[in-house]
Amino acid sequence: MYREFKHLHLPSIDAEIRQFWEDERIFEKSVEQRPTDKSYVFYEGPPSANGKPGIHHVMARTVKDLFCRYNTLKGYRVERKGGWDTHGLPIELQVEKELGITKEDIGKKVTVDEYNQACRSTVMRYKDLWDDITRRMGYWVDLDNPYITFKNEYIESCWWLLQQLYNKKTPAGESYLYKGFTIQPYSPAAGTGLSSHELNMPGCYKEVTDFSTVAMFKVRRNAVSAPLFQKDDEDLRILAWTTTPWTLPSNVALTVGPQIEYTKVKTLSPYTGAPVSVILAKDRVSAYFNPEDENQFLEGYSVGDKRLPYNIAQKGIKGADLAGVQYEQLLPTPAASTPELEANGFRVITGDFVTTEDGTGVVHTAPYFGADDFRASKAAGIPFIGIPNPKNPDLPFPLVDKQGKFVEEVPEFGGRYVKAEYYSKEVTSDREFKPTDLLISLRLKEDNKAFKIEKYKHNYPHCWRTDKPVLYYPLDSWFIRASAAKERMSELNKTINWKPASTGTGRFGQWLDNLQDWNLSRSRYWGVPLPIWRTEDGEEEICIGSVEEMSLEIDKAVEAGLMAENPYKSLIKSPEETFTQYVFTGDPAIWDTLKRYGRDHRKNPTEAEALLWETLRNRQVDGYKFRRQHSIGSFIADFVCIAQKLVVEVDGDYHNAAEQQDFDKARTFYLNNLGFTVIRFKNEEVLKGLGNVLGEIRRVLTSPPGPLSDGEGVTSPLAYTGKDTKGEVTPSPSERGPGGEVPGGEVDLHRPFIDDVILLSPTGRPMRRELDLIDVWFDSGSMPYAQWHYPFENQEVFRNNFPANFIAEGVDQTRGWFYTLHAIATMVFDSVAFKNVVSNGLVLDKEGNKMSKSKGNVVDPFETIAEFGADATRWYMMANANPWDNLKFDIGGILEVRNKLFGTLFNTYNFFALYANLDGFKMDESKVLPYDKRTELDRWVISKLYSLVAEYHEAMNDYEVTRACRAIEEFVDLHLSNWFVRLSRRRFWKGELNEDKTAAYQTLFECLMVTGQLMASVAPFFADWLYRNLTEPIKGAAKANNTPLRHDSVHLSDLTLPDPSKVDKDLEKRMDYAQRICSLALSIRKKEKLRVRLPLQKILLPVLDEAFIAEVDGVKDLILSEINVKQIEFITDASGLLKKGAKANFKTLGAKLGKDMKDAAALIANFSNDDINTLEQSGWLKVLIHGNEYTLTPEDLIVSTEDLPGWKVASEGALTVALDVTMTPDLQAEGTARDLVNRIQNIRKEKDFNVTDRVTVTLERHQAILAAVEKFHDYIKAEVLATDLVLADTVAGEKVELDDVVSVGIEVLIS
RNA sequence: AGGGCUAUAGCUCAGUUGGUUAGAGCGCUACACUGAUAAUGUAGAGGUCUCCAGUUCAAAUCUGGAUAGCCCUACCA
Repeated sequence: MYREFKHLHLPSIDAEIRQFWEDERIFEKSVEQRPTDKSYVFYEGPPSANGKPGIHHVMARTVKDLFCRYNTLKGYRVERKGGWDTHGLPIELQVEKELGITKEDIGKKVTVDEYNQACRSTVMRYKDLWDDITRRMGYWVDLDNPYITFKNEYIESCWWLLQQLYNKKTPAGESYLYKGFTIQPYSPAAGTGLSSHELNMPGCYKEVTDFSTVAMFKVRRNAVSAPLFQKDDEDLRILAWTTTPWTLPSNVALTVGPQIEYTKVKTLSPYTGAPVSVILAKDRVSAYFNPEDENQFLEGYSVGDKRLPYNIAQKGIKGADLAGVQYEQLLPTPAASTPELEANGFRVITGDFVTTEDGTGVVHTAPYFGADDFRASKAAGIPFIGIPNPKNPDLPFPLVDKQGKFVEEVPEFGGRYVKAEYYSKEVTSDREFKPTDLLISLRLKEDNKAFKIEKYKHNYPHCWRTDKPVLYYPLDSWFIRASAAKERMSELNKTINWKPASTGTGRFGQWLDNLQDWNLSRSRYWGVPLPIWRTEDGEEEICIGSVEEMSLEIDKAVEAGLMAENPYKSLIKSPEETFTQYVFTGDPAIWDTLKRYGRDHRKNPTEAEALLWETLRNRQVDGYKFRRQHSIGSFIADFVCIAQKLVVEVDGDYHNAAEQQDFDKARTFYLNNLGFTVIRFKNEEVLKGLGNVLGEIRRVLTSPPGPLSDGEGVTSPLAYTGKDTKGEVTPSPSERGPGGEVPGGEVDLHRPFIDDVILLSPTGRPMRRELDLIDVWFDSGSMPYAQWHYPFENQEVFRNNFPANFIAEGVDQTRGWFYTLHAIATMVFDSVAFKNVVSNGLVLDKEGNKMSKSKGNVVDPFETIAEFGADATRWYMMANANPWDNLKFDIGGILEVRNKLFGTLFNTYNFFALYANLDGFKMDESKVLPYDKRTELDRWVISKLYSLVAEYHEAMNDYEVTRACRAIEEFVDLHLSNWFVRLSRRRFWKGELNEDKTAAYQTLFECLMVTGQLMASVAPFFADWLYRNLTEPIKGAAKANNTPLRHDSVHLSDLTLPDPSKVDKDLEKRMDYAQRICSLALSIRKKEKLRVRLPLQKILLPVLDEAFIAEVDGVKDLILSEINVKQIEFITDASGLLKKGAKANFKTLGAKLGKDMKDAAALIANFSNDDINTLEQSGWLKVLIHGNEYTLTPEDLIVSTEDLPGWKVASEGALTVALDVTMTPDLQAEGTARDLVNRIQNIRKEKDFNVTDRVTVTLERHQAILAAVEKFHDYIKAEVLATDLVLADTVAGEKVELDDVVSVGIEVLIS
């Protein structure tokens, strides 16, 4: 029997199938059964488990999941190693929030160690939620053996990569990993640099009011500047605006836009009244001068006047002309003065970033305090200004120290904080207090160097921790010389298939073209430490590439007395140890907790446990060693014998609870996967029958070992296998000696432990680690290698899994993960990291707004999936818009998908099941009717199905899932349900199971089967449910005969491939005629108010071409029954009935006629029947347009039948249908008979009779139905399954409306 | 500031190498059909294809520009 269902409830299907998958390990099997040498490589971009999963994750993971599933079905082995991104700022923030500390407290209120531990336990905060959503949404990924970026192995791989970069040299001999210097946001109050991420946190940019100053830079007269002077002693100044006057002492250049036009203006100094000429951008003159004051007498001005008289002295000075002009230093700091600076500094340079939007069009340039300034100065060869640095003369110390104070050497302002906010409240609340910016401005004013001082409101970034303004400040950083690999990256990028392509060429490609070096440094605690040690003077350094290398170096350091001992010795593990650690300890994040629980429990054993332990301890049972409360993976087992892989559990009463039993089941499953045998005893069994219990344990101990020690390796294909998993298993880490408390113990590669390592330089000096961590993006970009601990292990595995065939992530990762993957792969392996990439868009709310907690428009994925099922949600997300377009998430859309696609398919299946069960039909793979034995309709739908298969594969191979989904939708709705099933209904419920009926079943079965397969990637639950329902009744036979339907799950099956032999395009065309003819005929009926039940005599079809008659004849019966007409008559031109019309075929004529096209179209539209016939018969026709003669051929016209005079006509394109609406008594009677059948059927339905119930029908003897009953007595009986049909004068049943006027009594009883 | 994506019916989206009447589904209205019923059919209403300019016999489609929304990167004297 096929299963039948009342209603479609997708969440129930989810639950049922999910359970099935878990019980039967379908995911694992789907991977394992595919050959290892035919792999399709997927990389999981790891989520961070410290945030909760959102609906957009469902979207992103659906994309990932479905292409993996698709390729699995195609026969590839698609291993999907999960991963967790565990480092980074969000985690630090979370931890600080929870510990109630700020960064300054690290190392004070809490130790770095404690902090580090807190990070460890926080990263997996929501792992359960993530695991849950993963299961619920049907995302298949291996979560048992994920890569975790904080693991020592992972870090070690990162180090190796860094060392590769360090050792790699550009042709110029420069290392790819180098220490450099950039201007970065820096918080003096917090004493740390900030990332752009931190600056973009909400509330960081604040509206503040600062003192802005337009300073006057006095031009030195020399060869370059001479053309600007009118008089030798002219006081000529360049105006430059700044909102940070504190940077003025550090000014070394003025930047102008090379194309910007500047103007020299003669005016008076507003603060002294002295005559002065100033240069500023022409477009900015109006900002400082009022046109009404132009050419006023300069003498009429007195200091303090609002209006400043001026006149334009010189126009059209190009910025480029100003380049090289030298000026006097504005605020000299004698201690910072150098000959070099005097020679090359204090001049005008050009920069493209200069605008005339505000200020004067001249940018005051202080290279240490602005990124643009820094770049422009460097490019122009301007020396930096600062207190001389004996070690590096090119990089003097800035005039502002790291606390944000002017250094003492700065005259007048030395020791002052540059920003008022850095002073304490007590200081600033003093009425005499003046901010440094103001003091500097006042100094300029006094010295006749200020043109304008005013308050200025603008957005300025603030430190999110201290809430105080940020400075842009020069900081040391480690960089990856990505710019050196720019060309190669671009080249390789061109080989990547981007979806959408524009992201690859545009967003990503152009970004590569302008690539800057990658700033790796982060001054933080929780991340991968930079493995570089340096002597204090930086002259000697070492970049460590492995733990082993470090350990050897440490040994040297220990010998030299720099370190007391080598704490990392224990980290160098044999492969067996590595294996043990991974397989037995599972997730380090919960390791500590487990250990503690275990210890606690050991102290408080239950009575039964204590009893059993007395007999198991000290190798009493055949010499086997048992451990108590031992952690395995994420569980604690009561008793474990590791040598024999035996777990013994002693269960209390609470294990009887259903919930607990489920949990126990899962746990057993997990342990089995790790190769353990699990046996359980109840407390009473131990207490009352210890002998039996021991006997059982003994039996299992001595029976053949589990699959793991069988030499097969770990049963999960994705498990971490190390180099050599055979042989004896070494003790788990909890049993290891002191110093080996890894993972999660005191020794790991994170700070602060790593900072204690001091290495010995070649010349015998101590080297300390560069304190920076690396950018977390390096972590994730390293995942192709680090997930396998390459190159230290798994070299073979890595080779088979690099590069990826496919990755997918949000488009916001373009310059994140996509870039770092690409950059590292290019620089270290000269390869792409991925061949195909889908970058999915955002999930917005219904209105197109970004989802955010504050707006309250966040969609909870758990709720959505619980309500509508995972499949409808997934399908909606894939079918509604391309994944790379933003999705406006609307529940209504899911509803639509559910009803339209899943509802329809569900109904279709249910329909199949209902009748197949009634008929006792079972699909028999050995007795499939050949297609040529089936009806036209069957062959048609099969043809459509295989056209769909072809289209589907084409779309999916091109990663166009939306196209694939829509094609399926169309097939299911339009072709399968609304044509095939509708027209086949009678075949299913009439008569015995004959060949035609079998053909109908088999055809429908095949359609459902294949459609389910095609859907399986996007809608994995429903598809499996469908497949299992369809195959369940014959599963046994299929397995026995090894036929295609033998698989337990659709996800284990082989995807149906395109088969051109099953596609019959001619047939599809014929059926297309049938559908269109029916549609036209029905539209006439509608217009003429002729209900479909009323039969009509005939339709007329004008013949379109020679093949037309034969084509339509093939589908004639379908048409006739669908539109309830008795016959089809074809008419040709010869009949003389047709009135034709013609339209120009623009495509062919356009090229020929050009400008005359329009007139020709008009001419052709007016062609008579004769014109058209002439053309059609002779094959050509000459026309004259504007004196040009053209020869028309039949292809140039689109001919259609316009009318059949005297008939009711409808037409669409070239196809025309005419309907004979003449009514005869016979037709009338037949119509009435059909009405009666309908009414009786309705009554059957109302009364809830079974489909097969036989009935007796009594009809009221009414004039209107007599003819019908007489003529169609048997027909009515047969249709309604009546044993008797009688007429009576009075009928007990209700009056039933037959039409507007007539009602008759009808009674239907089960006979 | 730079780069990218998007813009077509009330909504969600199609729209091939430019070709005449710009489509589908949902929603709305009316009618019909129904032993698949959380369905279905037919018909109707609903469009300045964001705007401007250009190329062309012909532009939703190609080119240039503008506008709006969003994303990424950078962040300014």
